[in-house]
This record gives sequence, C-alpha cells and structure tokens, in this order.
Amino acid sequence: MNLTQSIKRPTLHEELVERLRDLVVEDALKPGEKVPEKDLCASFGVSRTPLREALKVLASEGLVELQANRGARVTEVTRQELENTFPLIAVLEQLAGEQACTHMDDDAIARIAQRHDDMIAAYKARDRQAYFQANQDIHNALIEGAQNDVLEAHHRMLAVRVRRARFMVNLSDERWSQAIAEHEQMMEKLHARDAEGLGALMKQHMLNKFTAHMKAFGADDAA
Amino acid sequence: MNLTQSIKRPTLHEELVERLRDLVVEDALKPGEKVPEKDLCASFGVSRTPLREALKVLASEGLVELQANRGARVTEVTRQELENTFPLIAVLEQLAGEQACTHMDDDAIARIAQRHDDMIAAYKARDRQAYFQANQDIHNALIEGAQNDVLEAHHRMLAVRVRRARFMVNLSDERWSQAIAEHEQMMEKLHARDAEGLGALMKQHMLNKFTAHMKAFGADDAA
DNA sequence: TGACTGAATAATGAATTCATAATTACGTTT
DNA sequence: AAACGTAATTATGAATTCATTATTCAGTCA
Repeated sequence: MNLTQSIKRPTLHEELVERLRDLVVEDALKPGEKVPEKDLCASFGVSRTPLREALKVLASEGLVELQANRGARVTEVTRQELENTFPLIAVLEQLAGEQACTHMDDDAIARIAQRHDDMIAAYKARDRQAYFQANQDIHNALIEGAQNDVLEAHHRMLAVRVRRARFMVNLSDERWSQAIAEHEQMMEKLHARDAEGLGALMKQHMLNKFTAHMKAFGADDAA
Repeated sequence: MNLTQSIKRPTLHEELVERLRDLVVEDALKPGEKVPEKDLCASFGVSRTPLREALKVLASEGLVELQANRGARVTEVTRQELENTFPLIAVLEQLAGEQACTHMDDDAIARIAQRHDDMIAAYKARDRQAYFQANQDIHNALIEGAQNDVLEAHHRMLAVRVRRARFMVNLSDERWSQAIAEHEQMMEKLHARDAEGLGALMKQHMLNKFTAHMKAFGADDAA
C-alpha cells in the first residue's frame, strides 16, 4: 500500500514563517516597525524558540532585518529596492515564459486561457479585486508551468518583496488597458508556443508595470 | 566622535550559517548525508539552539532539507537541479552585465581589467588554481558592479548551489580556451560600456559553461 | 533647564530542560 | 531463521531558564 499522500504536519516554525510573512505582506507589520518577540509570542501562543527560528528565515528572505541584541524590524520598502527588484523579476519572468512554452502541456495552457478569459471579464466589469486575483493566478501558473523549482522559489521571494509596496491600487485606466493588451499578446505567443516571443513579452510586461508603478511610488513617497 | 567603523561581533547563529554553508560547499558534508545536531554542536562547541537556527536558514537557501522529527540532511545535487539553476544564473549574469556597464566607474573597470590579465597569465601558465580564483573574482566583481543588492544576494545563493557540484576540475582544454576567448570579448564590451553586448555575452558564457559541464556531469553521474 | 551618570528594567542571545516522535535493540512467535 | 511486536534508546521540537546587552528612568550637577 503506497500512500503517496503523506500526512503533512508542519512544524511550528514553518507555520510561523508563513504567518509572519503574511503579516508583513498584508502590511499588518509595517515597514520600519519593531517586532517585539514577546508580543508576537503572546499573540501566536508559542514560545520564543520557534518564533526566533522563523525570524531568522524571514531575515534571509530580506523581509526583516536583524540587529544583534536589538531584535528584528520590518525592512523598509525603498525606491532603491524596487528599482533593484523589478528588473530582476522581469528577467525571471522572461525565462519562465520561455520554459513554460516548452514544458507546459495543452491542458495547462487551456487552464491559463480560462483564467485569462476570467481576467478579461473582470476588466470589462471594472472589478479590480477579481482582476488582480486572475492576473496573479495567470502569472503564477506561467511560473509554475516553467517547471523549474529553483526559478519558482526565487520568483516567489522577489514577488513578495514587491507586493509589500501596494501601489497596485493606483492602477490607472491607461495602464490597465495596456496591461490587458499585453496579456492578449502573451496568450497568442503561449498558444503558438513561441518561447522567445512569450519571454520577451513577459519581460517587457513587467518592466512596463515597473515604470507605471514607479511614477505612483515617486509621487506619494520619494524614499 | 563618529566611529562609522562599528565593531562587528556576529551572533553565533550567523557564524554558524557561514561555517555550515562552507562545510556543504566544500563537500565536508556530503549530499544525502544526515546532519546530526549533537555532533555538530560538539564540534562547534555551541548549544543546539543557535545551530538549529542556522539549519533553518540553510534550509531556506536550499542547501539542506528538514524533515519534521527526522532532522536535516544535505540536499542532493541532481542533474535536474543543475538544469534548473544554470539558466537562472545565466539570466542573472546577463542583467548584471547590463547594469554593471552603466553603474561601474572607471576605476572599478580598471581593477577588473587587472584581474583579467591575472587570469590570462594563469591560463598561459596552465595554473588551474589561480585561474579559477581570478575567474571567480571577475564574475563577483561584475555582479558587485551592477550595484544591485537584491541581484547580488540571489546570485550568490544560486552560485553556491552550483559550486557544490565540483565538476570544475573537468575543464577541458577546448572549453578552457573558449572561455578565455569569451572573457576577452566581455572585456571589450565592458570597456565600450556596451550594456546589451556585455549582458548577452555573459549569459551565453554561462550557458556554454553549462553545456560543457553537463557533459562531464552526465558522464560520471546520471542522477 | 539640560546634559550626564548610573541604577532599574526590559529585551535579546544562548544554554538547558522537558516532552514527544523516531530509531534501534531485543525477545517472542511462528 | 524470519517477521512481528514491544521496550529501551536516541534524536528532535519546543519551552524554559540563565546571562548579557539595550533601554528607560531617576537623580545629580553644571
């Protein structure tokens, strides 16, 4: 009896890594804010040991900064960091697009097409919430479609760092329609399994998002 | 009195992350090997707490795998992982090359040129040791020259994973001379500050290294 | 008043202890 | 002898304790 479905019982520290990461991404823990171990332990109902282990991991991901004997604080999202991170994500998406074209099967592509249609519908309905969700699903599916665990892991790490700067709300109508057009092109390339083409489009798509968002960022926060 | 030169006294766990990472990279801890906490604590003369913190960080870097209640073991270097990692490093180096061209000052370029000459000399003397060192210095300097901390951090993580597969010793005369030629071209582009050009060369340089090394890897280990 | 000193307090780094899961060793049964 | 089951041992996950470093706050003196 081969029970491939093994029971997953995450350890406390893994759980805490997830929970804490969410707190940072969801902005419950604000950039620059001190992260007192005692309080967190109390709110999570765990001892300091697993919590501190989790903080070490988060620090290696760049979400918090540890100062010896001074504890952890949430890293600030600076303009510099965004300028560093976006081009990086862009080339990872480019690579993901290329590899997705060669590695995805027809079913997987069909599922993305479905999600793409959802996104278009959300756009027409001006439903930002649904749009963002579908958009993120599509990007995640393409990354996953590359079937490159290492790429996926690093992409996730970088995406988290950017997602913290939630300037997404500032999506202008102009940028929105442009993004939709870019996604249409991407779908064409994906169906044609044009690796180079999809990669180039995904890279440019990300760089366009970058410039659009840096305007917003620069406007209300010139950090 | 502003003593900008603060005294750095790394915490125990940071120290341990370094030491353990070295052990893995230097192959003192072999892939697949169990990593008993007790033994490591004894050899390092520390308690389990900081050691376990370090293991968590190493796990997030992908150097060890943690199984709940079963401890840590060094991750295997599989062909699949190398096939996943090399293209990733390639695009990172491409981006680094582009950004280095725009961000490095003349002095920094001159220092790389110096190191490049060292490398050529090592090549002519068939001094593999010196060659590898100079070669690595050059690549690190180019990454650093991009002045992109995020890029640098991720590149370092990926490079570590690859460096564990020490097939470098299998460098053939043919590949060696080809690598030298590629480096010559890279220096030209760097001096000309041709961002696109240098980026493309660095990417291709890494992919060439990849194919050359996968032959060696496939020969003696078809994992 | 304001800056400096030093004690009191709080927070962190690391060791130790405790509880539990996994592994090993042993004995029984067939 | 092989396989199973159970007890003893070991290793790990997490809590607790201890030691040290920061921080706060009161008091002093210019």
